[in-house]
Amino acid sequence: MTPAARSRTATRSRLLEAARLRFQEQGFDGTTVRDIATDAGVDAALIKRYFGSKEGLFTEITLADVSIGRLLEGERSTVGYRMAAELTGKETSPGMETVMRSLGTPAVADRYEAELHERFVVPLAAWLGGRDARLRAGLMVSVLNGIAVSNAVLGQRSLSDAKSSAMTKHVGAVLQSLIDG
Amino acid sequence: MTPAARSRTATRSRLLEAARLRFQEQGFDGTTVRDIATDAGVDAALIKRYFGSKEGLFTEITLADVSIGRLLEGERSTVGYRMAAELTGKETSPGMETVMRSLGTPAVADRYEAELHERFVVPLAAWLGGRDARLRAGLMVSVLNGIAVSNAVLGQRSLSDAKSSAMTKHVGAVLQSLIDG
DNA sequence: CCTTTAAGTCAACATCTGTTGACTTTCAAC
DNA sequence: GTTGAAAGTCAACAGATGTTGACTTAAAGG
Repeated sequence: MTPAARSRTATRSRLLEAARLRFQEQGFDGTTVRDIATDAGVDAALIKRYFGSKEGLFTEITLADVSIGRLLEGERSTVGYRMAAELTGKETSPGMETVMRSLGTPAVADRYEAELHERFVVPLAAWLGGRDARLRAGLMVSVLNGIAVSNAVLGQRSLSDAKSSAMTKHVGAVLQSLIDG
Repeated sequence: MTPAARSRTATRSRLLEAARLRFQEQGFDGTTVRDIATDAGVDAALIKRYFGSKEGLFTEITLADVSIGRLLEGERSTVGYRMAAELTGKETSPGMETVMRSLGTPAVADRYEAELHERFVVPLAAWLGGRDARLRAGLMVSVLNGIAVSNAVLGQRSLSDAKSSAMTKHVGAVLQSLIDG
């Protein structure tokens, strides 16, 4: 039957969830494997066994599963607003906030830079076309990163206590103006 | 006369300069006092003597000397562009990039949040007026933070290799659209 | 019930880090 | 020169951290 008490998959999940919360609040360097293990109710040695290392665990959490493709379908004049709705809805992609808290770790920053460039900036610039396409795509990404910084670090003030609808409206307008050039 | 070889002020300056570079590239946690001292050609113990602690040194470097007031003078319809010109000119405020690399350190993030809110968001929102003034001010700050992230972390790609004039034009347009509401 | 295999624990390691206080060198003033 | 204060060095501490391998516990299969 299913081993309830000592389940490999269940323990792995609890470690992942604990790590998600810790990394998101304290970044990679600020989080210790003992913190995570204690939160999950197990020993820190299991992190090495299940994920290879602390860095392996972090990588598994922040692995980008975002694809730009789906967002670019449909009416071009409303893409900016739909991107804004996607981003400001619910939680603002906890993975991005986690990365923002870990930019001091060169390995994290380098990987994020590469993924962002390859999977976001380049295809977006190609889709944009026109003048300064690469620059406009880079600025759109910068806007999203800036909002992630605000959400992750600057806490609940300024942005978080704003109505979601107003947030979507203004962010959408900014993105759309960069799309239209 | 002036003690040339063993000068307190000269050594202090060299420590500050070395720390600036290290903190900007590796963040607060990623930088050790031994790194800084070696770069400056002195012993790490002097950091404690001259700055009290590693954190004291960091604080002295990233102390915000930006004031929003001067930027808001003059023609309202061109404020966004002037802000963009100020930000994209020369280096993009190394202090901001340094902070972006150190957001994982709660003390740094908290201080930055407080300073940004008090010295930037609040006065800017008051100056803006109109609908969603606080939200629009927060978004303007987010845009600036996002660009700092790109410059600090994402390296030379996307933004850095763009012409300064084009950069100013597009960032200015974004900021101005948030000003106009 | 006994055995085997996986899950989990434990203590210790090797390293790194900020800080500290005692010691040494420099150099200007007398 | 001698002296005395300032500038700088040095070794060591005290704590934290990721990792490792040996040991222990649990549970399924026969």
